[in-house]
Amino acid sequence: MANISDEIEQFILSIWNDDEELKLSRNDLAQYFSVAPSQINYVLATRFSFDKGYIIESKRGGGGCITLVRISDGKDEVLQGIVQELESIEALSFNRACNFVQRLEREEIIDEKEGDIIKSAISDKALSFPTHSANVRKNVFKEILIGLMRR
Amino acid sequence: MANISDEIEQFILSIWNDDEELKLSRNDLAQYFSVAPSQINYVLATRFSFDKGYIIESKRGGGGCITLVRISDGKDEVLQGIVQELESIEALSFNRACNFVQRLEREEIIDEKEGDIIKSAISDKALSFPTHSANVRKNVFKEILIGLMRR
DNA sequence: AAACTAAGGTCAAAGAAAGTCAAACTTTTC
DNA sequence: GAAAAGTTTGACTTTCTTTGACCTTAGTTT
Repeated sequence: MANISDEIEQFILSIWNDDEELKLSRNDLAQYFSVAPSQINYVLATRFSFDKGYIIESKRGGGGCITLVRISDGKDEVLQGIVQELESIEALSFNRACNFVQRLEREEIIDEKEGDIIKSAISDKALSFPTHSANVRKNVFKEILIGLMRR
Repeated sequence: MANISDEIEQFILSIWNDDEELKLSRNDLAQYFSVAPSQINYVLATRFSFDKGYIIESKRGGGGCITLVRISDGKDEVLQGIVQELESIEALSFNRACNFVQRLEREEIIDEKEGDIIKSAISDKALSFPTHSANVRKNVFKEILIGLMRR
């Protein structure tokens, strides 16, 4: 283990108790190990990636920090299975997506309302704007609201 | 929560009962937290914005003060109001969208989980694929699933 | 009415985080 | 020993917060 990235990884794991989350200060960590701050990003990207079972969140500015979240496996086999399936394909039709949603509902991972929200978000109507993504987002969000009105 | 703005926000919420209104003295608040008075404006602008469902009124001069008002419309009005707002703009930033989501949560039109689904659906990560929309959809859906894993 | 005082408002600059990306370096693999 | 893969660094960017100088408005005193 001659490289610092491995050491930083081990350090992070060693200070992480059984909590689901761990909060880190990128700058402090970098200083502690005398490395460039961006090296912390490298460690997180390579050692705490989604594929390895982690989610990384962060906030910039004063009081900002990085939050690592452990994905508890076992409970989420269905979700992870579908994500894996998605990772192996290029594109996803609305219909197939609805099948997944139905499955999630059947497994009681989401309820009907949540399923509706998701279907709104990925409907052709919501996504059929191949322009700039902020425009797309606007439409996605609008469709979600219209969907909510229908209940 | 190492930043003072968050603390001030929490403080305001903690002293605010179920009343519709809350009266504040900008100077007293600033003094209490030992910050510049203008920081109070910053907190109000970022945490108690109209998008989030608040109205800020104020009066200057002797005996002047700031009044915060919680907007409490019915479900249909809130949704329609936001849709109308969306119709009047070209694009929507993720941040502003989150303000709307927060409002929906506060008015109990959606719960936290549903809010998370929506935020996943419209996150930059989910939408930052300016290629074909079926690809975009795949990403949107994947992000929603990842979001669901966090609960 | 004019001057004074006591609020609150605005805006831009400085500060405090974290993010990105590519170049340089090191280690592994074939 | 050359190519590929992995690591380290630094310059530049973005986002969010904090501060301070200056402005406006509304009462109060003279």
